[in-house]
Amino acid sequence: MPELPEVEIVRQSLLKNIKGKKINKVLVRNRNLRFKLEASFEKKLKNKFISNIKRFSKYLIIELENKSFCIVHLGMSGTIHIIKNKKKDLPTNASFYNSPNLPKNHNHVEFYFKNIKLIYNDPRRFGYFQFFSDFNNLKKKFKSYGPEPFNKKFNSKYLISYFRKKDKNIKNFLLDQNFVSGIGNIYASEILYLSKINPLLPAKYLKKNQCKDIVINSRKILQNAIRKGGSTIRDFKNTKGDQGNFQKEFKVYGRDKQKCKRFSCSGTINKITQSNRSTFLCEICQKY
DNA sequence: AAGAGGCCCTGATAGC
DNA sequence: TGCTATCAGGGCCTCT
Repeated sequence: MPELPEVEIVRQSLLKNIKGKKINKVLVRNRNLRFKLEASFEKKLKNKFISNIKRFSKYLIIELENKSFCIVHLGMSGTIHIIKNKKKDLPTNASFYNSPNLPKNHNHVEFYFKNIKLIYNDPRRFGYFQFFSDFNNLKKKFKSYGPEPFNKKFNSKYLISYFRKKDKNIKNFLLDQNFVSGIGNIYASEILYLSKINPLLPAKYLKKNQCKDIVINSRKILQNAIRKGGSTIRDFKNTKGDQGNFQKEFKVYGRDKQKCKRFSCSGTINKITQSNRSTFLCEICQKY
């Protein structure tokens, strides 16, 4: 589900709703996530104030008053829902409001604040929570991660030197979190389409201008997706239960056999498979 | 050591 | 209608 933009949308909403608030109660309904919720999970959060909510790559970083951290990864299907007690603030979307309360629909954890209840729901259980006792430990977790596309370290020089003597294709590099952090399967296709680069091309053959295009377009695509509230493909919703809007702007993702949207291109979008994941590209403007 | 592929899970959808 | 197969936004782990 969530790539960097979707996680950022969740972060902004959490910041608005629970920053500075105290967690009064933690109710675990199902400990089974990618990593089992530890026995001390509730205890580590209960009665703590949330001092900040940050994000790195696809991870939410909840900073607690004692300068410890709890990170949240949403995996493929994790969602966070906020339910407010005040009647006038109830979400208008009825199906959303009902769904978290139904049994067996994968509400793993509930967090109670004054007037607010927060629910972590994750059908496929690829998401997880992880604690870090201080900032140094947190830093270690992300040590091997590459820069985010917005980082000035992510520039054409970095790309060229990173690609040297490697045989991997450019699509798989964009998915490689050690190279660049935050890009996932949807935005990788969109970035390469915008850059007119074939996903199968071994990255070491990219020209300097093509590397520049990838840098610029990665930023452009992610920034735009954030501005549009993220992408809703199957089940991504923001914490209010609203859908994002960026999926309406996909140029290639999910458009197999449809016409290329580029003005003056008569090509067709093809779906191919790379490392067991689907890639979409225009047969003409992304010619190898 | 880099890179490919299996696997962890459930649910939605397509095809028969 | 109801079965089975396939696919899904991630990433860890194993094998070569």
